[in-house]
Amino acid sequence: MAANINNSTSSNYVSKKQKLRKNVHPFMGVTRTKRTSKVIRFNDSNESDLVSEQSLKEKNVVTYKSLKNRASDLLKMRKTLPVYQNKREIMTYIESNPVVVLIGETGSGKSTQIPQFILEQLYGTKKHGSIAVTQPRRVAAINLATRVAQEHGCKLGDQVGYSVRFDNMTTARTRLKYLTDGMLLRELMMNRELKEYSVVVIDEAHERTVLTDLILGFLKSLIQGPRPDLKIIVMSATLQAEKFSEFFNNAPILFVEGRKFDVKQYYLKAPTDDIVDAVIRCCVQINQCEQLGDILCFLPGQEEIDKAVTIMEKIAKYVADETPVPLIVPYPLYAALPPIQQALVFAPIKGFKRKVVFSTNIAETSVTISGVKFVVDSGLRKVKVWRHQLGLATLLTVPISQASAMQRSGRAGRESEGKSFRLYCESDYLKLPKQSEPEIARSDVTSPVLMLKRYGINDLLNWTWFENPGKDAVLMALQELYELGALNTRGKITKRGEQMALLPLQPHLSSVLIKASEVGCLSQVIDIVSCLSVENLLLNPSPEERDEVNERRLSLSNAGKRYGDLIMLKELFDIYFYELGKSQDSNSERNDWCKGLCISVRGFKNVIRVRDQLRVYCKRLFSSISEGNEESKKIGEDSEEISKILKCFLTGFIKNTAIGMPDRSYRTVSTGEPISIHPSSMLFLNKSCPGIMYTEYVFTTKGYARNVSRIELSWLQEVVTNGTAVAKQKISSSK
DNA sequence: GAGCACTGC
Repeated sequence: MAANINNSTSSNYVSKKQKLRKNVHPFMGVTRTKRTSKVIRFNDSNESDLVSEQSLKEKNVVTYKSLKNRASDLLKMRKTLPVYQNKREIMTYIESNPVVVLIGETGSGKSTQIPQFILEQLYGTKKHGSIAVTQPRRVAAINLATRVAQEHGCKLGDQVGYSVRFDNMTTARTRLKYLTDGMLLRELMMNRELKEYSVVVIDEAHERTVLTDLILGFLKSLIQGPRPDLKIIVMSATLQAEKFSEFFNNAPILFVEGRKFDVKQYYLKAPTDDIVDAVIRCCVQINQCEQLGDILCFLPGQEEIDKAVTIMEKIAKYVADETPVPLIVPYPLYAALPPIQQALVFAPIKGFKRKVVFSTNIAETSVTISGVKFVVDSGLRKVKVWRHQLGLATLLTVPISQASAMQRSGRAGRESEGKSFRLYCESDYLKLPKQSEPEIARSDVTSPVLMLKRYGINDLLNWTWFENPGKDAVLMALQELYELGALNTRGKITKRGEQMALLPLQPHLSSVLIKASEVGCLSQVIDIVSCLSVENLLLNPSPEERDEVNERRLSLSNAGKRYGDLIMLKELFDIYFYELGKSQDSNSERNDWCKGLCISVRGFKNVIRVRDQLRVYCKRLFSSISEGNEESKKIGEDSEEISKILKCFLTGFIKNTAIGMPDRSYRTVSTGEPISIHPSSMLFLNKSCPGIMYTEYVFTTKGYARNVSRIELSWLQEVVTNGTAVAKQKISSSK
């Protein structure tokens, strides 16, 4: 059953008056579209601080009356939203069905309005319970809650609040809670039936993250079992509705059109084999033939982006000299870029210039750049694909899906009409898969499986998976968990497994922490684990600075030089935390220090937050830990102490070890495959390790070990874990 | 001699 709420065709979303008036001539008397004040949203976790600090200030100033005034002002704008205009019809469906799938395009207002409609209804019928709205990203949850609180006329955290890691803005009065997928899963672990909620809204379900998929599975088992009264709304931006609908017993699908501008599509006549060259040519052509407006180019990875930026910097001047066209100013954008460089992308450009941003997929969902009128799409992206049998991740460049291509094109139509140039043929576009392969189908599911075991699921292969990751994946995860001591031979969760499931870490790292608590080096290990669980802590220096930065990092880590990256992280942490943290002006001192070593300032702040959280959890979980574990400690160069720490890591990563060969290459202990130390490692140039242990094994051009430590071969026998062959047999027979 | 993107009581 499907209901199309608006009559107009879906291809033309824009009403006449919304359409931009045509510019007189592209380069004479240019009428540039006015930039909206600040549309930039970046996934900066500091932003959560800003929001909460701001709201704290507001608490003191803002009166009840001014909140209500503001809300009634906003109501006028709300009423123009497509979702609002179909409020009654949407609510009729929601009231009369246990599950509703709602397809709302960008700008439909679904994420802000639908939850409020439900809230009104809850108030109206005097029903108990509250509403949970999940988001894949933290910033989204915070921003939505902030906005909706204003619209609702309340202080943030009052009736409307949010809950994300490190930041909880809810009170006992909160009835509408925006939260990350991960947070709702945590709540599920604590409160199996989600009794607190009468409605759960899954937003951005089309993104199909592992965590969203898991929530869908849990919700289905809840409504089929102990919570038949729980109302579920699945919201998605793309037309992948059938799968959601079928999963929930053919739930009705509602379509709400969005408010976005027309984007005209262009394709190549013949395919290209040099994508960087094609992107450059396309940008130059746009610059010569189209009106002013910025260009956003999607390329698969950093390598292509850096190449494109270099070429563009060289030719921009000549292109602009030749003809009276704007000067092209190229910018790179990817996650591992230092934040200062990332910020440049968002600053408006002045003068007769055209900003060209070469970006990875980060600009597809996580980041919005204002002023973009043209999109150039390589049709490629990089994905991490987990190989269960090999226990390694491969990084592959693959064609995108049609949904992804549409999403990329849509980036040209955020503020006005735009154009999208796809650097592939239309016939090839039609051959692309409709949707990208969901993440769970290409991921390591050790962590999800542990979560399910903790929840008490025995028959994992027949659980209510929204997307079953497959027998291989589940069996490998079970074996892995058995080897980590999280499951017993019958596949039941152990006490150790319970502890692992409660720590906000991947199971391997949880297992390392538990070991550390047993042998009395918890504090040091927590510091290292905190560093490991923050992405992009050590940024990639530009090629010119590379050697210098590496040299500086090496000179600071005396023990790290010999023992590798884990110990180096601890040494860097110690400098940041103990030495730089003491001074009067510790903040600017720390910032300068990070800058010189090409370390993310934001990253280290997150390390501290993770560390604080882990210390609290550990205190609660390991009540019997020995004294001395509690106090924080700097690491020295005592080899006994370092060995003890590395052996803790070995209990979690015993599989990730390799032995040094006479020709100075390494071969993995488990499969005998050749493996190389990643060039980003401290030990890259060190040719004298008898063995290595690594926390990550990635295959790109060849097999690379990342986060590498030196180990002695004798340690491999010292560290006792559950046997491999027996485990596999027992687990598969007991299922 | 190299680095898709997110996220956790």
